[in-house]
Amino acid sequence: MVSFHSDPAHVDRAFFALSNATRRGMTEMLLREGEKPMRELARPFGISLPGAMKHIGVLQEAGIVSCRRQGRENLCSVDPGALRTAANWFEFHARFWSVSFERLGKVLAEKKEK
Amino acid sequence: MVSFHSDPAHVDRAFFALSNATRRGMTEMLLREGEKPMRELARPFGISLPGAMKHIGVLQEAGIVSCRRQGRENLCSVDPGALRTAANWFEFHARFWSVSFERLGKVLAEKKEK
DNA sequence: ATGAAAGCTAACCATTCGGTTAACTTATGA
DNA sequence: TCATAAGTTAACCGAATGGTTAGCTTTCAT
Repeated sequence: MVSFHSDPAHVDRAFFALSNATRRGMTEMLLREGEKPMRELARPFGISLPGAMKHIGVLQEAGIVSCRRQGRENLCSVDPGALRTAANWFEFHARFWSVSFERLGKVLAEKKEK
Repeated sequence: MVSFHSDPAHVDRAFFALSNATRRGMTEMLLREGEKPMRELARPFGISLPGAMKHIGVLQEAGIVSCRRQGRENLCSVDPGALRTAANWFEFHARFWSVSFERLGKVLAEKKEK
């Protein structure tokens, strides 16, 4: 949504969530292999279950992951809606940085003239 | 560089640097208005000079900003090379997330068949 | 020559991070 | 039914964050 681009706290959370290799790894795993229970998210990263839960909590607060309880398992997956949002977000910023790059060239050229 | 995409620690640093609204604000300011001395980066955010220096330090370690000393001023700017890298990085990830989104659709469809 | 401006460094502080272990609840399956 | 597996919660720990103030050096301008 539009608020995703403009709400700084949300952007903070999204960037922060992805600033950790374990969390990026979990996200990529869920993307690759679909829904996974907690313990399977913990195992490949060699961390305890509570450790994994904290990471998933951060990804949830960033709106990247959502979970549903099934029996004694808690199945986590990348939220399809949030993923679409993330894709849009990256596209937006790719454009932003490219445009800024062009502009930076001009700013430097102007400086040189002075 | 290729290493930018694959070195997890570098990706960590880049995401982390951008996970703070003040640092994003400083980066955007430097993009908009070009080179600025430290104190002018501190003022609009209502923080002390040492506070601004820490933020700029984080942006430097992420390869986003570089500084040069001129007289008693320390002029900061977005590194043109790093900016190009950042643009590439965002483009790469926009593609990654989009592709992952397609794949997620397929994974869910397969699950439904079973 | 000297006082003020810009920056740097160090020290401090409260809070958050990333991880753990221990103890508890709930669901499963033999 | 009852041991065990999955998850949760709470408490703890060391390190990093994001900010500050105080004091130092360097540079500029009068």
